Amino acid sequence: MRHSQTAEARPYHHGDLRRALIDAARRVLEAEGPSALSLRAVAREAGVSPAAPYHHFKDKGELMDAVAHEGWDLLDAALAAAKAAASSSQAAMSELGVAYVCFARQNPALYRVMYDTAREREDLPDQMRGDEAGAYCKVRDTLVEAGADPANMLDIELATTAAWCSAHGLAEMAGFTQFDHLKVACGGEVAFFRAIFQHMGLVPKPCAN
Amino acid sequence: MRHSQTAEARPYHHGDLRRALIDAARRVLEAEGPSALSLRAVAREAGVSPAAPYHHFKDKGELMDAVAHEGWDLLDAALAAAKAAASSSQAAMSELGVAYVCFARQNPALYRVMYDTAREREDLPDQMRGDEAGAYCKVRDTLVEAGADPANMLDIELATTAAWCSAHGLAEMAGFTQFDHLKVACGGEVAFFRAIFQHMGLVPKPCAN
DNA sequence: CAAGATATCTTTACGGCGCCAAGATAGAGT
DNA sequence: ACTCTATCTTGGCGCCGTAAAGATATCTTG
Repeated sequence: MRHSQTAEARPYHHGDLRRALIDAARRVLEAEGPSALSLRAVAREAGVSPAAPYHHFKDKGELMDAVAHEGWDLLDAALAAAKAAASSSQAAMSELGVAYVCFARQNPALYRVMYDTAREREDLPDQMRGDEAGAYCKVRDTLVEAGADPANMLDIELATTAAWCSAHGLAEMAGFTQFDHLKVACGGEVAFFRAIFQHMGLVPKPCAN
Repeated sequence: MRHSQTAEARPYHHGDLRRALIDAARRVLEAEGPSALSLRAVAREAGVSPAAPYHHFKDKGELMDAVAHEGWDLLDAALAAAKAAASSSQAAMSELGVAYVCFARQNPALYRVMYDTAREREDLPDQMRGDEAGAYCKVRDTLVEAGADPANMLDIELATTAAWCSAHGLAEMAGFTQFDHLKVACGGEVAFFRAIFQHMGLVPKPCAN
């Protein structure tokens, strides 16, 4: 009898243990944080022996890569939704920034894994920098649509990088309680994000609030 | 016979093992990177048993705190030097940013430990946010000297936070090989940093280059 | 200076970790 | 039906952080 699993690419005994392990990792990550994300804990959560994951991932790092990969996909989707919802090309940059930081705040552990794995290989994953899709290109294209000179490629790349760095920096700092009083003064966390982005030169100062 | 050590606050057997452990940790950190920075490795490097550190630090985290504390001191000194060397108040902001990112690039493992411990306690250390000294206040004061309205405290704090986030974001991204071609196009890494900072709205666009 | 108090360091041990090798098992291919 | 091979388990290695108990050297008190 066939296993009654997801139909496609079903392995032998478990029925796509690879998929189950990634899901288990996400569960552990959300429940216990990045420091508790051990290979053994993931195996435990998935209900298999500690050595079982090695038949689907070369080592712990490769499992993390897989988790991070899904994280980048989710971030990309969040940015796409934000861009689609923006009322104008000018507002789109601002919305992208807010969506980016909100994603990081709502998935802090996942966001951490994403950048930890990126740092280990000293680069953002290919999925981010592809010449066609990917979040990096989304930001770049949005900048052009907002009025950047498409002839000056260097300038556009620098502006895109500057925007990404700014958003990442804010995302990492946003959790620090030191800035709580600023969030209150701005009238909420998202308003705080907008205020910070307006102080960064990336946004053409569109809507107040 | 007294031990022939640093004279002040000399403990019993080793002669300031606490100090020796912090130094050993910095050595391990530089030689092997953050992932190799185990308490046992530090004890080994210092030439003591694995349990010896527990008489000077509550746990591994407290050792890391001490290492990070020294890191923040070093960063503060680097920023102070950059500010002192700046030719004008306007240029000072730019120089602070460059000095910040250069520090992170030259001490990547230490910089990592600094923010890892900060994230664990969900705040930057007190030494950064003191109302008198500390790097945060240095940036804030430099902003005022560069022309920010000292009456609008909220705005100044937001601008300071924005500047800090931008610099931190760039510091974390600067190591990614994805941006190598931009460094080349800008004529060097520091020039790349300056170009990015000019795209961030923090610098009053003073000197080109 | 003698002797007890105290701080420092070592030894030993526990459970958890990443990972590897050898064995068991169950689906796939013939 | 039989073999092959991918999958999973068991057991074990050397690390890790940390706690408890014993050894040792310094400080303190008389």
